[in-house]
Amino acid sequence: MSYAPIAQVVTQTRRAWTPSVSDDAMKAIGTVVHVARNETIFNEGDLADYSYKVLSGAVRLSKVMIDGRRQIADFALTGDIFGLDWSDDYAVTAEALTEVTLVRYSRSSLQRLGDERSEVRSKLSDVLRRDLWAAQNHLVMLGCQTARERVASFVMLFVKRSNAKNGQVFELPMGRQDIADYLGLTIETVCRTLSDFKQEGLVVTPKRHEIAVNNIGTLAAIAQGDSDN
Amino acid sequence: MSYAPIAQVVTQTRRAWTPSVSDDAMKAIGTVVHVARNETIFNEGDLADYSYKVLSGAVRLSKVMIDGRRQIADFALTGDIFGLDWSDDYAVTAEALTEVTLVRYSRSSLQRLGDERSEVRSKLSDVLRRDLWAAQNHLVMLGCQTARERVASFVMLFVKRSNAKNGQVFELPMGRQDIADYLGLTIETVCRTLSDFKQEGLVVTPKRHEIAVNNIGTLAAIAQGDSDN
DNA sequence: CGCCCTGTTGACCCCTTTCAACGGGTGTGG
DNA sequence: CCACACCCGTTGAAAGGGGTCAACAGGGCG
Repeated sequence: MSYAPIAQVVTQTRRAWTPSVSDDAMKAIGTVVHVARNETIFNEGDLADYSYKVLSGAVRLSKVMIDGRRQIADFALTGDIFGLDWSDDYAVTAEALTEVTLVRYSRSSLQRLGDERSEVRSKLSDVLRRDLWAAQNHLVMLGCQTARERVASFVMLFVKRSNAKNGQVFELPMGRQDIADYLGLTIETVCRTLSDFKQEGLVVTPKRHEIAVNNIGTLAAIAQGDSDN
Repeated sequence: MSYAPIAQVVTQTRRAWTPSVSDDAMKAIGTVVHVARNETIFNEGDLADYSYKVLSGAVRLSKVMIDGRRQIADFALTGDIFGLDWSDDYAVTAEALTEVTLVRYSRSSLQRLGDERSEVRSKLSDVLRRDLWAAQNHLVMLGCQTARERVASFVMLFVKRSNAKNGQVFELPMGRQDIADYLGLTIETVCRTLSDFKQEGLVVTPKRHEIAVNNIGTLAAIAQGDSDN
């Protein structure tokens, strides 16, 4: 049931995304791996031996119920660290949305490094706190917001991550089904809502996996439930 | 907009819930405070100066949208630590569900203690990881489950926390509105679903804030979406 | 003792899901 | 390089689960 990640190990040649003191220390214990699109990096319930950092590409973190219903907990993009939420086993499944390049850290050496260096330690606990913060905001989306508000919030999340401006095209690396599973909606509702936004002139979708927002302020207002929109 | 917690400071007299090495160390830097029912301990957005541990009573951790819609992220019960999810500001609001006794730790001394003692450090990061784990399971409830499954899951959460057996009465310290806001449902739906469970002989509610489950296995099956139930 | 808050139940409605069909882009194999 | 199949995205119509609005009951607190 739990597949070994199909990963190609190479020597590390690329610089980490945000250079900092702890990055140099962590670089020494990391191994660069490539994972092909749609391959599994680890499964929920697997022994959590490694944590990862994304150098390029995008990763989907999800949980699946026994009957197949799926909830996507997060998307890890360039620079993001994932797989820190161990407690022996991984709590989520990690799959490559695109072809992806990762740095892999063994749990034991990461812990050892954390014991030695306080800046690594605080960096790792920052990651955990940020993940918890994101999960709590995600809870608000699922528990309180309408479909229209959720889709607007989702697009806004990636506007911020991409630092995109009005009219600027940016990438949404996941498919519609992934968006639906992140938002607790069906793929049809996501499609319809995006079509509504297009018709209202709020967004354009030049190609699959691409989007631009024409009026970020309006979209943000919709996300917050401003009934004028 | 942000109220100072109305708390009565007393000298610490009670032992921490689960005695361990790190507890002794933490005891030295903690102050016991009492908070009355319905009082705010801290507000989302307040400067995060303190973390807390529950000695007795129950605390509600929630986020509120500008228009008043509320999502409860978690309930902190006896022995639970909360307010660790700082990043300058608190990410959630903490309110006393019942009269509550807390140990309060200042953020700075907690960090200092963490730097000195690895067992404190690992305990605090365990708390963060457990909170993240709980939030991810919560996401599945909100994103994937039906009302019936959510209410069953909710009761099961407290069956496990109380370690209750079939037929054994245990406490649900929160009101119906709190359950609804935790589950992303309305109070009416929670009531109706609980009434269904009562009618099916699955649960009994002797008094307000009390419940007993007659068939924990069946309730767990309902929670997981077993369509036979 | 009485008011008020919390919980409960009923009726109706609406938003989202479900089921279905179709088009177009994409990736693959010849 | 091209052809074809398949997957993904999109749109329509109908159904249903949970929300909304309303009324009422009971218990707790002042």
